Amino acid sequence: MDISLATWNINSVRLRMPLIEKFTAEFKPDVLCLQEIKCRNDDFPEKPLRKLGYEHFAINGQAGYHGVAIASRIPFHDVSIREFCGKGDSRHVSVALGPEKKPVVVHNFYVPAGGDEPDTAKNEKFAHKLDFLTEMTDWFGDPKAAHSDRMILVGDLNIAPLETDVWSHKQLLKVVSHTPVEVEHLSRVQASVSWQDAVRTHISPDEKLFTWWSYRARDWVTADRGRRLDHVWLSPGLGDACTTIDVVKDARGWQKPSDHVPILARLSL
DNA sequence: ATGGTGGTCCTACCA
Repeated sequence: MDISLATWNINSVRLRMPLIEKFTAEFKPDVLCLQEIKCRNDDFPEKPLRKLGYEHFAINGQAGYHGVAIASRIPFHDVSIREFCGKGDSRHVSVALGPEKKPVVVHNFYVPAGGDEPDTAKNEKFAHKLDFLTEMTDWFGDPKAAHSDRMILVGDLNIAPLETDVWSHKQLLKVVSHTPVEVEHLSRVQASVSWQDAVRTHISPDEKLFTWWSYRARDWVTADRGRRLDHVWLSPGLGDACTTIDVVKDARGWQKPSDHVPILARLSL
């Protein structure tokens, strides 16, 4: 089974339907994983998505903030939502794709951004971010959770782990998203099931690579002060199933853009 | 240099 899967922090799904139309027309992903949909389940734009061929939905919405969803051309089963840190935030949804006998579980995450100050004593949002990552590590590492050995983890993890994942390693060492303590927490999540970073398998870690550019820059193209906050990871059971990765940088320049761009992964399962 | 912009839903809060 060959499938293509995209992950995109859309920053309000209702406002960005024209962008989703443009992106899906050009890249035709079978599975679309969205973060920051910023709407309730009932307000999710199922109708226009159905017209684009996405007829299967797994939505974990929330009014105003956060919210994740999976829209798919391929039927799925076992929709599951996990709540993290007992906060009632909508930051995870998963589905099982393909044959019931040998499914592939897709986990779609929106990790907390963590506020401005990288100090857990002064900033409870930063503490929440680290706690969230620890809970991810514990959950994926828990044998009782009985996770599949064929899993894809995608989403806005709000951490740029490598030096080449930010425009300036030195200048961002104390900036939330690239601090050593966050990178350490993320690497523990990664180690919990030996997740493989599919994006960096296909695009050399020597190369600067970003998926997010702030709205606050005067000229995002020229300044190019981006960060790689969005990720596609594969569990070892999927081996080298990922055949191509595209980071659609162009999307940052489209009309009324999200501050994140989509990543498209093609997989041979 | 402590702003800068953009989302939700109307007033602050979040990114």
